[in-house]
Amino acid sequence: MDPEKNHEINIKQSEDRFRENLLPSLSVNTVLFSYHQERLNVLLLKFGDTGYFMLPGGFIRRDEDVDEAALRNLKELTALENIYLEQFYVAGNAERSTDPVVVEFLKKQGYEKISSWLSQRNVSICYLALVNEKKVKPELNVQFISRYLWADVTNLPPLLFDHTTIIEKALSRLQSDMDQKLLSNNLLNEPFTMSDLQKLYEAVFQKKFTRSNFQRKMLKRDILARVGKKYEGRAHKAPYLYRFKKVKAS
Amino acid sequence: MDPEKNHEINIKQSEDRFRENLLPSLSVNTVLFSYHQERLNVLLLKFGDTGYFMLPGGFIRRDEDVDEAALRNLKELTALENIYLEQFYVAGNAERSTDPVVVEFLKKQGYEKISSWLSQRNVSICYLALVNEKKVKPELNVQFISRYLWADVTNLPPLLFDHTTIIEKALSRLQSDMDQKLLSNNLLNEPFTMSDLQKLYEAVFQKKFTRSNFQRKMLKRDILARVGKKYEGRAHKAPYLYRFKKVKAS
DNA sequence: ACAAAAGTGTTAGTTCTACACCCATGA
DNA sequence: TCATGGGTGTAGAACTAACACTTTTGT
Repeated sequence: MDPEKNHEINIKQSEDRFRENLLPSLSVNTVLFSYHQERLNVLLLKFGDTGYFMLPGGFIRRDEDVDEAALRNLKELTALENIYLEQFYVAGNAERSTDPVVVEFLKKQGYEKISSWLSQRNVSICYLALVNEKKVKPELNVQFISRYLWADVTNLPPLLFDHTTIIEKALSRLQSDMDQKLLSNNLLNEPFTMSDLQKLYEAVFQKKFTRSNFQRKMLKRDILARVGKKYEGRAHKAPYLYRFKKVKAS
Repeated sequence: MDPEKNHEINIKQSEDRFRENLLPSLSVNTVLFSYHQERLNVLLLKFGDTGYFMLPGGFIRRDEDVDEAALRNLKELTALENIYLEQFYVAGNAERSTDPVVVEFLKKQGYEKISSWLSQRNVSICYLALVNEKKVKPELNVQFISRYLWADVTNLPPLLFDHTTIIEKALSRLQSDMDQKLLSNNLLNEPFTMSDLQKLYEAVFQKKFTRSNFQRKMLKRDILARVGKKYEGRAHKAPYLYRFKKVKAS
């Protein structure tokens, strides 16, 4: 990259920030969970060539709800809409806004101003969302972001700021959510088998469930509809295929 | 009150706000629960002579954690320390910062500037705390606050902004907390009887529990220590007195 | 000895857990 | 007809909820 050009871009972004009337000191971060090849993943963005990653995030406009800002941010980033979003945590530590890796990286490249700007005190309101990895095309037109990664939650790369903590909190919230109110919508391709659903739960809870009891528990919830059987040409009983029943808006 | 003097105070407060380096657009609000005479109460502050009340709240310094700000705020307001505090909600609607009652009141009194200042976009991070009403001496040296009130949660007066919603969310969080992790520390004077504890639960959950089963459930949790019996001079078996067992910091 | 409230017991119903058993399928 | 994975059944444990019984207390 051309440093001068980048600098200009940054100045422009900084100006945009005020022109667009964004709330200062505040941002949203979203932990985007996906489920792929029997693993629970989160979307991360790579920061320059540092080897460190960060969560996607954005700012809040002065005239929009914080929830709206999270939805808009998600849409801008992934083009997805009507996604389940939940506010689960506020990252508000005074020290969280500065990360030596970021400071060092920007200093090396001659971006002192950007560095101090990026290190301003920032409180982040954190959301979690469940998405289908295949339907997501992350937007990478963001300064210093070199690529994206769907990272296995059990094996996260080094993360900037307090993003590791945020992901841990997101996971424990996801677990209690799946246990009680919400479903695995958006994480599984319909139709799916009971075995598929169980593997998803095992990835989320990071433990095994007893097959027969898991099945009974799920069926008793009255959220699954059988829509046929799956003949894979394998030498065993064909499993039922399921969809999630339409849930009335609550 | 002398309007001119109040105006000066406000200007001063406004300046203080910047001098003290407070985060803009952000505040904390605390829902202070107490339990008194078999009722669950919340601390409210009366706004002028409007007949409307509001939750106590404050701002966040640039160099302090959001959690610290909530603790400091609580201490400044009630002189209480080492209180269980939990962040349970972010009030982030764009429209929430303006309340016609507040605007009207200030306009009538000739405080247009204050009105617009108070109506600036504000996102509030909401905490709940459990306190002993008798140990709390609310600080009333705050502009426009005429008095305070411990209001029964089942019978709230009219509240400003979205504070009614915030209290509802706080209550449902308190319920799930008492159900699972935390105890009734700070809400009951030790020692207490099982009947006292049950009445507290009934005030919080707003429903009756079966006496014998409630007792068994509580005893099974292994959180209560018997410390004697209570002889009240009444013609029945003296109930055991309990304290909460010391819990190891987690 | 009585009433009142506290403490404990009992019973039936439900839910959980592990595991056994049968069923459908393609080789 | 066999191995494999899927679906259902079942016995025992654990937990609930309602209510009965016993104990303690001051009158």
